[in-house]
Parts: sequence; structure tokens; C-alpha cells
Amino acid sequence: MGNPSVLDDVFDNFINGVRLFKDREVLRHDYLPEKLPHREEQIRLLGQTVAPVLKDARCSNIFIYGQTGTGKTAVTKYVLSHLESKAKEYGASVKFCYINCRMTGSEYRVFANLSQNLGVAIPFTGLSVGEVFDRFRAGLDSSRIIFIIVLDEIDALIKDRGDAFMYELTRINETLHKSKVSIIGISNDLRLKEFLDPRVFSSLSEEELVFRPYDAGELRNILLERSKLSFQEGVLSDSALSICSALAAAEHGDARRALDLLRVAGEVAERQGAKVITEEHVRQAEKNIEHNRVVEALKNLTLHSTLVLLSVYHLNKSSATTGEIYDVYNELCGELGAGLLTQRRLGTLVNELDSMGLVNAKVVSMGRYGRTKKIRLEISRSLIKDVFGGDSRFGRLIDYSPQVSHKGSK
DNA sequence: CGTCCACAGGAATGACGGGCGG
DNA sequence: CCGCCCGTCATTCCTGTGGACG
Repeated sequence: MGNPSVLDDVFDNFINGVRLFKDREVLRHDYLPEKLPHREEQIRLLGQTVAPVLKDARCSNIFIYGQTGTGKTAVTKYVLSHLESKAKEYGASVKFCYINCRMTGSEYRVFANLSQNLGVAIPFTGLSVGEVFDRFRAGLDSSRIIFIIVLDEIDALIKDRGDAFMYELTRINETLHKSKVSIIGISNDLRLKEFLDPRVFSSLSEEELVFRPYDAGELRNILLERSKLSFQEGVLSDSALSICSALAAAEHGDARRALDLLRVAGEVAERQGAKVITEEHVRQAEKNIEHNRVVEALKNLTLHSTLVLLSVYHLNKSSATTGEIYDVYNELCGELGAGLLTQRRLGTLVNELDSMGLVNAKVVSMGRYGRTKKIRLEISRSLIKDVFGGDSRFGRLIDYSPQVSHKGSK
């Protein structure tokens, strides 16, 4: 299968072609650089707050706010890893555990994760949350340490699980004798306060730290620093650097975005055999990133979400209502011999597709003619054809044309 | 100005695949 | 093996509602 000489060309090109990168890893957003430009103030403040730990005292709980890509995670990891090595030097028994709540998913898994970090094994399911919490507390107390818990993207967890577990966690020190806990909460959402019990909030934000978005100039500096490490000299054009910063600055000053753009632009340029990364490569990168994001999202949809999306595709008009989509969906299910979900369920699937940006749904009232969601495809029809056209399950649904015309219920 | 459409979306509940400790 | 609890997905039942029509 395939033609070996084509592959040879690809490999030869890779080996012999112009190498633009020195070290690609430096541009990944989980890379932790030696210095974090424009965040000296935050580093200093956070350092001051956690310093008491070196004298075996518990440090204040800290709440960190800021939008994505403003350096919250990087600064926190930076400060804590330095703290940890200092602690070793001074013989203080400090340990920290970083948890991304959005990735971790549930309070059960957060506690399970914390426990594992202390060497207490927890099955990934089967216990009650209370039981896991108790084991965690027991394991912690017997460890005789100061434990700093970093809960990143805590807003995601609190919004869909509530803050009851946070209440438990903020009070844990009252029942510990040999260990102490400090919590660093990191939130992307500045309004998180409104979702929290005031008691939890006040205990959690003994200290507060706000990360402002970077402006275009600051982003430029960040990219410049990183590009020195990641690219060969003279490879990055000034205009490419500027456009990367400008695009990311327009998107709430997101450094992560800026780094992604730069890395992908480098890859695009390298693949084209260019010697210099230009503005055009950055624009191409912007397109590629978006394209990949959407394709990834499409491929990972569940059966019914796919059918719902295909229903929107088939209706093929500027906006369809929930009822219309349900009818088409109904038909597609029949065509595939799949069991069908209720309209209630379909509603939430549509909302999920909306938050993934595959579809745009907003509630509108049509007065006498009811109140519904107007749903519109947010991605190109040809892309859907590309992704599902050759699919063994969904391929034939692309060409299939539905019969029903929706006339409301009854 | 009230009615009433066509749903929105919250709450409670259930089915299911999994793992626990005893 | 049992009884119990978990998270996830889905259903059932429900109350709420913006605004064109009469």
C-alpha cells in the first residue's frame, strides 16, 4: 500500500530540507520557560504568599483569576517548583499537587488524584465520594507534610458539580493533626464568586491574584523570547512575529494562542520548504488550527450527536427549529436502525454542539407560533461531506434526502 | 391586553457497566 | 457471591416564557 518513493521524498525532504526549528518543544504551551516575561509582579506576590511554608507554617489559600493564556498556570507551576526545591534545601516537608479540574472531571476523581499523589491507591470507581475523601484525609495526616493543592480551571468543576466538595476541602485543616493543607484555586472565570457559597469563597480567597491579559507588545516579547530558543536564527520574519501577537491580542491576549500560531506557522513554512516564516504562513496556520479543531471535534462525536448534526446539515437552510431537526433526526435514526432519543435529550445535544462551535443555537420567540431554538450550521457543508462522506456508518446518510416536512405537533 | 404556541430547560428518576468490602 | 455505591446517559414529568395574533 502506498508508494514508497513518495514516502522517501517526504523523509528526504525532512532530513535534507531547510530546518527552521531548533527545538519545537519550547513552543508548546505546557513548556515551562526559564523566565516568564511581564509576570514578575505575580511571581513575586505568589512567592511571598507561599513562603511561610518554608518555616513549616501553612500558607494562605489563594485564589487566582485570569482568562486563558494569561500565564496563571505557568506562574503557579514556576513558583511552586522553585518552592519545592527550596524546601528540600531547608528540610521543610512540603509537597504540592497540581490538578486540572476540567480534565479530571469530577470531585471523585479530584480526590482520587490527590490521594494517589500521596501514595494512597484509589479505584477509579466504586467508592462513595465521602469514602474517598476520608481515605485522602487519613493518608494526608499520616504523611506529616504541608500539602499545597492547586486546583486549575476550578470554575469548570464548580459550575457543573456545585461547591459542596470545596466546603469540605476548605475545612479539612480542622480535622488534621500532623499535616496542613493550603489551596490554590485557579479560575478562568472572573464571575466564579457568584457560584460559590460565601463561606467557601472567603476561606478560599484569603489572598487574591489577578492576571490581566497580555497586550500585543507583551505577547511580542514573549514570542521573541521563545522564538530564540525554538527557531534557527533569522528564520522568523518581523512581520510574522507582529501578526501572531496581534491576532492573539485580539483574542483576549491569549499567550497560548500566540504560541500555537507561531509553532504551526513554523511547521507550515518548513513543510513548504520556505527559509523564512512569513505573515502568510501565520495566516495559513490560523486556518489550519481551526480546521483541525473542527475535524477532531467531528470525529469524536457520539452516534446521536452525529445524527443530530447531520440533521441540521440536511435541513440545509439558514436556520432550523428544534422540531424540524427532531423530525429529520427521527428519519435518520430509522435509516440506520438506531434507537431514537427524546426531543428533550436532543435539546441538550444541540446545546453541546453549540458550545463546541459546530452549530449555532439561540432561543427565539415566534410569538403566536411558539418559542424554540433557531439552529444553524457553523461549519462548512463541504467539511461535513469530507469527514463523513467516506464513513462506513454515516457515508450513505450524506446523500440520503429526508422526506418529512415539519408542520408542528398535531 | 390576554391567550396560547412550541418549545426551553430544571428535577427526579432509572438503566447500565463498573468496582468496592466483606 | 452479595448488597451497595459510583458516574454517565437517557427518560419522564414538569413549570416557564416571549411575543404575534385575535
